[in-house]
Amino acid sequence: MAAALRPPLAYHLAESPLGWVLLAADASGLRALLLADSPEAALEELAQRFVGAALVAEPSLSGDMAQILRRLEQPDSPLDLPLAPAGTPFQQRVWQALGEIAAGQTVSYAALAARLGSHPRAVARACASNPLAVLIPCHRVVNSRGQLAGYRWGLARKAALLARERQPLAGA
DNA sequence: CAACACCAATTGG
DNA sequence: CCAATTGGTGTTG
Repeated sequence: MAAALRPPLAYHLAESPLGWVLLAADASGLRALLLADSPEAALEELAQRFVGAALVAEPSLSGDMAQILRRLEQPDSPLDLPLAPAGTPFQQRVWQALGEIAAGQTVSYAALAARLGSHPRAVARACASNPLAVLIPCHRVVNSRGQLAGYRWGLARKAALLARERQPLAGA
């Protein structure tokens, strides 16, 4: 038989100041949020992440997409979406820890590793596997010297996200 | 199941 | 500045 068929994945594309955004979801919730330079690139990455899954364009996701686009502008804006990132237990732990970093703050791989009783290299690896760009704030993780290290979706985007989050909300 | 290569780091020489 | 080390994961045998 053909490769294992999987439950279909609904996706939706939109353009943002950071490039193209691809949102993918199934019955469990949001499975992926990817950034790319073009719709084609985004879809390609999605297909690579979910090998064998049927990808279905789903315009009705535009409502959810709107929330996400708004969050790109205002990191503090609320998000009412079920997140369902797929990953190993270790990855889930890392991602959850990431979620506890406040907007505008950064954390080093070393500190995160210490908090999780792991190793920086492993943490970085888990961050790199993050399927939910921005929503799981892996862009808030930097190296020990407080400098940007790497970013799966491009250092430029990481820098842009951090700059946006550091915007003072009311003067300051 | 075992071995190997890959990587978004860190520390020491 | 370069080299060695370290942890988890995906891929291959």
